[in-house]
Amino acid sequence: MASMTPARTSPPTDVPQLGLRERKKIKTRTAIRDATYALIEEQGYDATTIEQIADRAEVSPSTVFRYFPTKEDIVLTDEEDALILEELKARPKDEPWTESVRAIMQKAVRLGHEQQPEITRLRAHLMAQVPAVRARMMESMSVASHMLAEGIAERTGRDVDSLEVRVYTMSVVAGLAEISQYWAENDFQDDLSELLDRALDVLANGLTPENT
Amino acid sequence: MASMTPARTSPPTDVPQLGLRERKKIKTRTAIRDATYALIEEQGYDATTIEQIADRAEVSPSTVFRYFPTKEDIVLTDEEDALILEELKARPKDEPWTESVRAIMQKAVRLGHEQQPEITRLRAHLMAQVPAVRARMMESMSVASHMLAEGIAERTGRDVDSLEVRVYTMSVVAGLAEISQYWAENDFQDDLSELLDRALDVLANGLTPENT
DNA sequence: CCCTATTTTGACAGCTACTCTCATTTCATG
DNA sequence: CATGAAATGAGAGTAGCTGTCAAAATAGGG
Repeated sequence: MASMTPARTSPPTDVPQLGLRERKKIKTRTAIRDATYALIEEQGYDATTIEQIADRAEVSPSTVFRYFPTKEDIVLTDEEDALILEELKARPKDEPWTESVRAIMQKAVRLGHEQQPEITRLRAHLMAQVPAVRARMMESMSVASHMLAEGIAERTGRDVDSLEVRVYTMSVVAGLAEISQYWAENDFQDDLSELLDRALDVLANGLTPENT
Repeated sequence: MASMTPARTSPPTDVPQLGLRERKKIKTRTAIRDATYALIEEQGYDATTIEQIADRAEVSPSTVFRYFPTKEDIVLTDEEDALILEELKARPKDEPWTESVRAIMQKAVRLGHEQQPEITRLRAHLMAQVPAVRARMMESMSVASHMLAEGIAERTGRDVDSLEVRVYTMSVVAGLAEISQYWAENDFQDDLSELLDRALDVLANGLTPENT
């Protein structure tokens, strides 16, 4: 039964000594996501209703909403966000934190590209095309921004809630969001990690004559 | 009849030789907005339904949607955006464009503060409190970002669609959005134009040891 | 002033995301 | 296996939003 599961959403989540209940929950969660991705690729985002998703995932619509607060959230997992902060904290303290950010983001990009390239592209595509998804992504970016602010505040000895830190982190995160959109608009032809480097250069140095 | 109009939303819109039709449209538009602001102050955003708005504005719900595509749009007029680009283009060409941006944004802040301080605050408040409004605001910011990009591209001789310009403008716009949120979260105690200056400094110079 | 063409409006039906409640089923544990 | 807890499904309800169509208001000309 498990062997016929098509196209896993997530890399083989560690399945150690979890109770049957937990394992089922994970299964349901990925079933809903997989159904959603498949339907969206077939029909597009707007044409895909929660009812269809529920049908294909073989659960009730109620259950879909129990697992994901909104339709947009189904395609925007965000389980990485928390990890990113951890990685930031795990970086050597003497490293310039701009470089820490660069390393972490590069790693995130690499992982996305290696482990689930189609989904990474689909997400970028949805983000560029569907306003609601883009909006939801921005929201989660805002959350990410606050976590990034923690890390930066810690490194720079500032208050997390200072205007300066908040403005700076928000601008960084928003700038990075723009990469994804750019990437999708240009049909994924560019190398995402190169775009990331260029974006980070702009964020660090502004629009200098040097960068193209 | 015009003299009993309560609390105009917008500064006395020029009422020259517009036909009766046009004048009524403007009236309806402001009636809807005024009703919305009033109801939101009484009950909060979520508790305010389109039906209530329609009732108070003495129009049908259909009409409300004919004037504003979404509920969020009723509180986010955005008529200023187009003006901003014009002002940018009207600036002396030899002025450093970062200063142009600063001057324009300062002017926008000043106008908002002088002409409709309550509404400016209400908007900032809603932006901070209501995710849907914040999201919609971000969307319109994204549009603003593209217009800003035009201006900057023109000044710097770059392509409007270059990654660098897009990342930069988006980060600026998002950074500026953050000051509104900061302002609202701190109960509007700060001077908005001072916050703006600080934010623009951060955006220009990054998190240097100089700025507090 | 009236007649006609056009625009604006209201009433209504319909769809879908999302919430809440409650009974039923499924798993955990002793 | 029995008991308690958690997950699910079914159903009703709300609200934002879309689309259609007929009625009302306005513009413009005779």
